[in-house]
Amino acid sequence: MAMVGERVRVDQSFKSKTSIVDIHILVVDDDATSLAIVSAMLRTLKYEVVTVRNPMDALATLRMQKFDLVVTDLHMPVMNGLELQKEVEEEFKLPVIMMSADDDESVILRSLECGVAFYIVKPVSPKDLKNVWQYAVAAKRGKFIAIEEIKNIPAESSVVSFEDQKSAASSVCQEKRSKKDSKRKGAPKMGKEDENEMNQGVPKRAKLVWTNSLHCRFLEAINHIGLDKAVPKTILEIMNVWGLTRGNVASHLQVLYSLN
DNA sequence: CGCATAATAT
DNA sequence: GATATTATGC
Repeated sequence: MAMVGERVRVDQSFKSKTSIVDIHILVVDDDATSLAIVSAMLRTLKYEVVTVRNPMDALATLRMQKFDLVVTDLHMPVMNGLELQKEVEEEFKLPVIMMSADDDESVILRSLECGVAFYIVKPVSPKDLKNVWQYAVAAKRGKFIAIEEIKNIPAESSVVSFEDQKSAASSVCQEKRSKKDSKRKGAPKMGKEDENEMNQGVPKRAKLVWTNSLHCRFLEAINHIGLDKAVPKTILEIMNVWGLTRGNVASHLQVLYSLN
């Protein structure tokens, strides 16, 4: 017996001090323990959290109250997380983050391809959840563009931008931006900025940032060509991202291997 | 020489 | 800690 949408803890009095921006998250998990743990973590991270124990209640709750993000378990009776995701996308256009103890890469890949924003392997750690707000704001403004900081670039070049996941392979000239995107990532804590360096001669190339969508594309490329033939050059070709270099891919591939 | 991978460096 | 750069070997 699950109540639909248990109390909403609103603490409007003081927010935005420590909180990112009052992001409302719906957590759905049939396992009460897991539900409690995850929701507690999220609340600690200053998110506004509502919990439900099955996908149907989730949909009902979503209809009653506005949310920014759904975090759901994958394995659930009657309707699993992926089916829920489908519904959520259709009806609410909200990003869905999947949680599961299943760390099988093919399962992860499949989820990602189904439109899941992010996949977290249980047990969930606070670190996994810390930055989930990004998905919410990304969805709010349509597409998310991840960029790099430029230190000192005279002409064009060197900025690697990336469109969102499911956009196709065509390379550069896709214009679709509309709002003014701030260059800096709106990270919770940012310290001082602006540092001048004596810099003459050749501008340094900006460091590539492996955004989630870029990483997903990376994974999909590997999946597409098979792990055995997944070498930097091939991956690079399949990914087909402007400005991305073989060295970038090699470096990233190395970290991927290191955490196995 | 081009490339992949391992080992460092930033 | 993430990404770049260099070193080594094929």
